[in-house]
Parts: sequence; structure tokens; C-alpha cells
Amino acid sequence: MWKCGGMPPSTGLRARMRAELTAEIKDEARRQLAAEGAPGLSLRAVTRALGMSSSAIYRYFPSRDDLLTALIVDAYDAVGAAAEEADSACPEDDFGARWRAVARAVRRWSIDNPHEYALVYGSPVPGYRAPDDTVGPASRVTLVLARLVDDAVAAGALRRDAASEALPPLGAAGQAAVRTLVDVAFPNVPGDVAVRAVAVWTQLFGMISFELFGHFHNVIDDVDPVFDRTLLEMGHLVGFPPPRAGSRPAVDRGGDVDDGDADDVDADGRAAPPDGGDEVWFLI
Amino acid sequence: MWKCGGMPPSTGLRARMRAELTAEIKDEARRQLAAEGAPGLSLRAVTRALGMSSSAIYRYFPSRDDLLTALIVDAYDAVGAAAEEADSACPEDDFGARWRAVARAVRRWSIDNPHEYALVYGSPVPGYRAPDDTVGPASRVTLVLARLVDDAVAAGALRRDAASEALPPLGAAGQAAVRTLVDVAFPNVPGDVAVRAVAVWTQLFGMISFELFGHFHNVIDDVDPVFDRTLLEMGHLVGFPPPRAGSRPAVDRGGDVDDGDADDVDADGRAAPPDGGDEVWFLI
DNA sequence: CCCAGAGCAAGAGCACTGCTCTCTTATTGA
DNA sequence: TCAATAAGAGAGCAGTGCTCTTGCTCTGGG
Repeated sequence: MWKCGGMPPSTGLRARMRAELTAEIKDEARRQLAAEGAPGLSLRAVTRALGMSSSAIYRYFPSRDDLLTALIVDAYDAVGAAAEEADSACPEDDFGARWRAVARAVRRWSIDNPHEYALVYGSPVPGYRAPDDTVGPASRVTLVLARLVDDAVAAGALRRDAASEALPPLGAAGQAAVRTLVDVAFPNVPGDVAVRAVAVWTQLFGMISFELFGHFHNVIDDVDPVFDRTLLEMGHLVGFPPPRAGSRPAVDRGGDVDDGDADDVDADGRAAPPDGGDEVWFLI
Repeated sequence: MWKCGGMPPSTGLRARMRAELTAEIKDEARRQLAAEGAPGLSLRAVTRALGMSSSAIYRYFPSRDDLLTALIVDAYDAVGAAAEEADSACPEDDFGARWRAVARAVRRWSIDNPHEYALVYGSPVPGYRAPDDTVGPASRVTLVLARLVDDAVAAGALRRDAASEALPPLGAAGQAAVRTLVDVAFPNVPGDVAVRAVAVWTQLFGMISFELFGHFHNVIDDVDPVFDRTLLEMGHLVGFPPPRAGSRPAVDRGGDVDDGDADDVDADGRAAPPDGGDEVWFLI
């Protein structure tokens, strides 16, 4: 009797079947999510695609929101993993390059998985409580930047003056407002640097959201150079040193040297729904 | 016979009734939108609240998406109006103050109308074409900042060095990428300033989205000082002069001098759904 | 081994949605 | 006055999330 909230031992045949079907449901749901977006995800359609009855899915996910929660957790984990991988592939002491690599990895994952991005960084739906399972994976990607900035401060690699030599010092209210953030994320950085890190972080996601959600339509033709230039500017704002001359070009084309077969993204770099052609998303 | 695409003359009783009912439908829909969010908006519920039959609403809005489009247009107009009003209330030559006032107005409107904000700046829903009616009102708020920056450049009030004296100059690709933006929005500004303006603009909405969508939960306790400090930093990035010492305090509390009864927003400054207590939105 | 209880699948059903018909009534312009 | 047209109401269709009941199968302990 494992009655106090544990999983049954994974040895049984039934348990293995259950885990397998759970994974299949999530896979099919992710497929529908990528194809039609979160509002188009239908439990009945998932069961239909899996050849089971419509009521059987409730043995695995007690409600539609629980399925979405599982997908949200997976999406957070995926961005977090992408960011961590990009970070660890950089020379540890080149903090500016690490920042740019992390930002590019986040954007790349977002462009490759627009519906999952919208799921986690788009509009929430009211009336439900975000379960605690999401906060761990959600902070994973944030901690990458936080550790980055913290390391840079510890290494003395951040310009102390940054952008604010002409600005008044951060007041007591500002210091108090970021106290929690500083405590849990980067204990070594002063308050004004923390505020700048937040600004840079939100700028990154604001720009990705604008790009994915169509707000750059007929405004910016090619986002790539604007994005990379912004990375430079924002990195300069936090105090990262500018890239050494002769380093790798700034343009963001996927992985490393020669990925000519990266045709899962449009030739013009904009994101498009995986199904349609030039159709534009409709704001909900 | 006004058969070539016009409205009937508004003189008839029937036309007035139609306009009135259309407005009533939109009002009730907006009410439901504010109460339950976009996914909870139901045409049948609107007709029920208005005491008409469920099929009658299709005489006024041929589909649910058309109703949402109308609400989107209104929301864009509302932010645009708020931004314009805040801008025109500032001394015309204090470009930094104008920028901060516009940004605060946008944030205020967003906090006061979180669901409408999510409607226009949150996740789009795929499969539909965004009608052209939305692009005009959508660009209204953007043009406020654009005109602001353009005026500042024309007046020579922008620091030319801004943040990029240590950065390489904007390349040809970057110049080309913002050509459309510069042409339609601010013809007087150089390309790198345009990129910085885009960065600042997206940062603003990224931060508002993070605040409204719950990504600052347990991270930043009081957003107000962080937001205002970021306004300073980002204004410095574009090249606005810092605020003159002794000007109005940076904290954002609604209107002007003494509005102690501003209880439509939480005491702690965070946004909450208008209906519930401390419940957190659930990501869709 | 054997069997009670647990897990699981299926089907019917409820309340709800967006949307489309048809039918009737009221208003309009000529 | 009269034909045309707009507006309203109701039934109905296909779809949704979710629950309940009914059987069946696997599991672990006596």
C-alpha cells in the first residue's frame, strides 16, 4: 500500500502501460498544440487520434487544465535546457558572449515552438490557480541569466558605471523592491544592476513576443539584425564588455558552422504557424 | 440606394436602434471580457444578458471573431488615447519626461484593463487573419513614441553617443532592416537610434507583460520602483536627458497630487483579476 | 491458488459552445 | 399601398469538457 501520495512502483506491467499512455497523450497533445495552438487543443481529439474513448483520458489527466499544465512544465523545461546548453557552450569568462548566446537560444527555441512559447509567455487565462509544479521549471531559464550576471559581478567583469553614471542612485524603495530577487537569484550584485538585469530580461521576452505575435508586421522586415543589435545594446546596458573584434558574426542562424538544412524556419526568419502559409495570427 | 458599400443614413429609427444595440452588445461583451477574459467570452451569454435570442446577435456580428475584433480595435484605441493624452500633458521640449509619462500611461491602462491588454498584446490564436481594421488603431500608440523620438532628434535633444560609443556602428543589414520603420515612423532618426527605440518600446511591453502575466510573482515584490527606475535607464539608453533634479517624484500613483481613493488597483500594486481575490491566472 | 478490490476502458448523457437554417414579424423606401 | 428588406425567435447541428454507470482486467495479500 503506497497510499501516502506516491507513485506505484514502476515494476508492474500496468504501471508501465500507464506511463507509456501518459507519454503518448502528452505527445499527441503537443502535436495538436503545435498544429492549432492552445485554444484548439481538444481532449476528445486527442483520444480520437489515439483510438481510445473520450472518457478514458480522464484516468490520466483529470482535466484539460492538468494536461495544459503538463505541457507548460515541459515547455519551461525545454527553454531552460536550451538556455543552459547555449550558456555552457561559451567560454566561461566571456560574459557578453554568454548573454548573447543565451538570448539567441531563447529566441530560437521560441521561433521553433511558437505555440509553446505563447503557452508559457502569452496571455494567461483567468480563474485557475497556477500549480506550484510550474514555478520550478519556470525559474530555470531565469536562473541562467541570473547566474550569468552574478558570475560577472563576482569576476569584476561588469563595468561599474554601466549606464547610470548620469542617473540618480537607486533609492531605498528600489533596493527593497528587488531584495527578494537579489536574495534568491544573484546575491552578489548591487540593486541597480539587478534592476538593469530585469530590464534586459524583460526586453528579451518583449521583443520575442512582438516578433512572434505579429507586432513587427510591416514594421521591421528582417528581425535578425535588429535582434542582434539590441543584444549588443542591452548587454552594454548591464555592463557586459562589447564583443572582441573579429569574433563570430552577430547574425543568428541556428547552430554553429554550417547548417544548410535548417528549413524548419522560414527563409525570412519570421515565425509562421506550422500549418498555414502566409496567414497571420488573430489576436485572442 | 446606397448600395456601394455605405452605411444606411443614420436618420431612420431602425438604423438608430441598430447602432444602439451594437453598442450594447459591445459593452456587455467588454464586461464579460473584463470579468472572465477572452476565452470566457460567450456570444450566448451576451445575448442572454441582453434578453435577446442567441441567434439574433449574428445580425450584428457575423462571428465571435468579429466581436473580438471590435473589442481589439477599441482596446488599441484606448491605449493610444491614454498615451497621447499623457504625452500632450508634458512640456513639449522635455522629451525624457514625455517618454516616462507615456510609458507610465501605457502601464496604467494595462493594469486597469488587464484582459484587454492580454487581448491585444498577449497570445494570438492561430488560424485567423487579423483584419486590416486593427492596424490603424494598433499603430496609434506606437506612433506616440515614434513622434517623440523623432521630435527629440529634430530638436537635437538626444545625446548622439547614447550607449553605443563602445559598440561597432550599425551595419548595412541593420540599416536595411529598419528602413521601413524609419520611413513610416520617424524619418529624421538614424538607424541605430531607431533600433534603440524599438528596444525601449519592446522592453516596456515586455515588462508590463511580465507583471500582468504573473512572471514577477515571488520575484519582485513591488513593481512600481523597478518600473520607474527602468524607465530612467531605458530613457538614458535612447539618449534622453535625465530628469532635472527636483522634478516630480518617480513613483507612479495614478494622477497628480493626492488620489488616496485609487482603490481600483491593489494596495501592493500588482494586478489582480477584477473578480477574484489572490487567485493567480493560469497560463493558457 | 483465488478472490476482493483496485485500475481501466467504454458508452451514455448533461450542459454548454459557435453557428446555420427556417419562419414570422416589423420597418422601410418608392 | 406594397413589395423589399431587415430583424427577431426558435429549432437544430456538430462540437466541447466532464460525470456517471457498467462491465472487464490486472494486482497483491490471505
